[in-house]
Parts: sequence; structure tokens; C-alpha cells
Amino acid sequence: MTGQRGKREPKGFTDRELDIMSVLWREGSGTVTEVREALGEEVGYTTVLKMLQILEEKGAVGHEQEGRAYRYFPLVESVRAGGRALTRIVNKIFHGSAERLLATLVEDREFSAEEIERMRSILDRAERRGDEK
Amino acid sequence: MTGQRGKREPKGFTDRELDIMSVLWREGSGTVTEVREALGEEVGYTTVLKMLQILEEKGAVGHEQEGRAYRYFPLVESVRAGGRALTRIVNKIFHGSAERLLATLVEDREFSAEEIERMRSILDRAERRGDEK
DNA sequence: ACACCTGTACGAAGATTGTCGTTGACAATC
DNA sequence: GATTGTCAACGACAATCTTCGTACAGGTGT
Repeated sequence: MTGQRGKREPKGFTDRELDIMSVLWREGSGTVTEVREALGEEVGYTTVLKMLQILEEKGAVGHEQEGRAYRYFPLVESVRAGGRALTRIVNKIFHGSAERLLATLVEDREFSAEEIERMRSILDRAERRGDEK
Repeated sequence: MTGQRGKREPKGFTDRELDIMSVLWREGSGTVTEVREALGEEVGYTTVLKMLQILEEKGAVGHEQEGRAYRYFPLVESVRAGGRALTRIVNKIFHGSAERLLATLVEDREFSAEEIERMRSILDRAERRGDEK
């Protein structure tokens, strides 16, 4: 009974919710039918609708009328959601070490020289940003 | 009714489960009481026990008798769990771009010059690894 | 008008999570 | 040998998540 129940905290998304959000982030917006199609139609229409309604209740998406249908769009930015998810992983799994997270990230993946270069630039920027302080 | 539910897939951990796993990864192992203490005793003894039993049922932890108590230890490595979690995030939130994930990761954090340097080394290693192919 | 589409709303059912209370086993201590 | 303390097992309960079935509403075509 710690009472941290407040619905203010965004909290993370469950698997299915994340599937839906992923589509909306990628496409920008979508009707129930569009989202369902993007998911390969593996789930029923009403299921997708229900998920969107739950997500809306949580404040993660909004909708506007479009003809007869509703068009849903994300209200939380993917970067913010990603930041929260990463923080959680860094703290709980990598014991606060972003390095270790990075090591694991690049472990199982192949990168082109260009990608590596861009990632270096990202680190350079972070370094300069630190210096200016 | 897609039926791809097979309980073979490790799936992700929920918040509370991750709290518990985090302790076991950090400490190596722990009895119910130890884990509970590590969590600041904010949850009841039986709750921690139940979580450990659920985790055991899922194959994420195991236990051995130690005197009168059980000593639980992780069966899944943190790096593997982290890898799965990262894959999920990269795919669902960053649309497959590890770069963008990295950008978000370093965005809200401050790093020492040493940390940046070590992260660069990680990228160097990944690059060399790619070359050898 | 009537029968269909297309779409949303409602609500229920099953699974899982997270929280415990209670019980019972076992050993140490008085 | 009765009491107390430690600890696992069982089962209950509420909250969520996920999946739909069913019902209802507004157009469309004949």
C-alpha cells in the first residue's frame, strides 16, 4: 500500500499496447482499420478498438472524427516513451551503466561503417555538451 | 486465437518482477528475506515469495535449500534479458534504429570523459568485429 | 423502405500480476 | 513439552490486460 497509484505517471506500455503505439508513431496516425491492417490483421477489429480506447483513457493517444470513423494519433512522443523505457532498463538490468547497455546493444547487431560513424558523432555531441557546462 | 502463445518464449518482465530480478542479478542470489530487505521492505514477505515462485514457474529463477530457507538465484542472465528488452525497444519505439536509441540514451544523461571514451571503444570494437567478417 | 456495410460502444470472460492472510512445518529456547 | 520465531505453501482478492461477442447508429444501394 505504498500508494504510488496516481495515474499521473505515464508508466510503461504493455506488449500489445506497444504494438499499437508503434504503428501510430510510425504512421503518424491511423483509424482502427488502418492500425489493424498494419498489425497484419492478427487481432480482431474490436480488440484494436478496445486497446485504442484504453490508450486514450490513459492519455497516450487522442482521436478526431474523420468522416464516419475516428482517426487516432499519439499524444506521447516516442522519444519520451523510449527514454523512460531505457531508464528502466539501465537501472534495473544494467545497474545504471549506460556503457554496458551500449555494449549489449551492439553485441548482437551488425552495423555499417556509416552507422558507426554517426554513433560516434552522437557521443562527440554528448561530450561537447558536457564540456560547455 | 493466433495461438502463437507458446510459453517457450521468455517474454519480458513486469515491473515488480524486474525489481526482484534486479536484486538477484546484482547480489547473485538471495533468500526471500534478503530480497525483501534489498527492496527496502516496502512489500510483504509473502508477496516477494509469491513473485519468486512465479518467476521460478517461468524458468527465470531457481532455488536450492539453504538451512531452513530457500536461496533463489537467476537462471536467465541479465545481459540476455537486457538484449531482449533492447531489441523490443529498438523495434517498437525507435523503428529499428540503434542510432536513435543511442541518441535518446545520451540525451538526458551526463557522462564523464572516461565514460565517453569507453563507449567509443565499444563502437571501435563493433567496427573491427564487422571488418573481420 | 429494407437489407447491408462500416464503425463505435458496452460489457464480459479468461489470464496474469501483485498483494496478502492464514496455516503448518520445523527448530531453538525456556 | 510449551512457546516463539522463521519460512514455505496455499488460496483469496482486486486490478489489469487482452480478447471478443453483441448491440447500436448512420449511410448506401436497390
